Amino acid sequence: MLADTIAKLIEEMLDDAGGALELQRNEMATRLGCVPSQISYVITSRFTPEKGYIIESRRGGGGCIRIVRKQMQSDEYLMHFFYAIGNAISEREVLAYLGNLLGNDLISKRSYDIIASATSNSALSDLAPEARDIVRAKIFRHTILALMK
Amino acid sequence: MLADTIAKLIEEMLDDAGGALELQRNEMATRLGCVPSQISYVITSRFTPEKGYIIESRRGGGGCIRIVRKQMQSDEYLMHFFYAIGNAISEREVLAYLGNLLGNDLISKRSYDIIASATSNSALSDLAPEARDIVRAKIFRHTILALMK
DNA sequence: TTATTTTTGACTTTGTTTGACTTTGACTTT
DNA sequence: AAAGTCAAAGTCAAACAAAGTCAAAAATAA
Repeated sequence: MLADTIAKLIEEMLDDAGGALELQRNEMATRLGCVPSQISYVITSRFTPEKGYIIESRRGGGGCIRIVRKQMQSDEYLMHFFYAIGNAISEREVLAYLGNLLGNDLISKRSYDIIASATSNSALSDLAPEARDIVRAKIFRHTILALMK
Repeated sequence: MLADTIAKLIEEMLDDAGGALELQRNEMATRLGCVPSQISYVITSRFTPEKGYIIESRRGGGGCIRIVRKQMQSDEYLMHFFYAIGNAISEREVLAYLGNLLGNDLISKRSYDIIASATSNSALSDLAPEARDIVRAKIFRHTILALMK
């Protein structure tokens, strides 16, 4: 379906551009071989504020449409954690962080369980204790990035 | 009976597709020479949630009906995976397993993202490549246990 | 026979595609 | 400056393409 194709394309472009992008409606329409209002349709139907997008536009010569993916409110909070973690962390500390996130409704119990198990001593038992905390920190940081997707 | 024929066909299609499939009501109806609402009838009467099926649909151009069979008790299925993993696994293989779980609605996209990031090469980059697959397998197995909680 | 299940089709709702027409802004000409 | 021109994006409604609903009729089961 055309609309889906366009939506997917825009998502990809947003990914590439790091969450904010400007596109030209007519240019994009001719590139995709569709009518320009189709682009408008996709944007108004799929990239709504409720879904976390901000749309602005300028008409006239050189006009364009600006699409910004509003990072969830919690992203900042998560980013804060991300930096706080450091390059080594114990199992206990991870659980404390996770408890905080869970308590603030930033993650579900299920996410909590998954991350806790992935970073548990038991999961990392093949590693020497010192290596463990380093690898754990890296895994934890990666999962936090995943939470921000 | 028509309804039984259709139900059997859908079951077969589910088998072929590994438990999840999308069909187009009109297309299927004309193929079988019946009225489209007959398809609806079969789905609502036979592919109910109580019997372990999840139904979603989209109307409009390019619309379709999605049928997912929650096969086995999901824990059983997960346990099967758990044993299949072995004691070393590549990033690619993990993603394949996760894709399967996601496609069968046994995990959410979020869980997928978390586990994928926790087991990514990037998260385990401190480890030597050989050690990596071993640790990854252990982490993955632990997260699967967490999913069963 | 009565109750239940199946079959059918008319009608509704939702989502997509297209094109004609409008508005806006930048630039150029008077 | 004012007016005109052109290149955008915006709007809207009609046509189309699905799936959903519902109730009546038909078939089957009890």
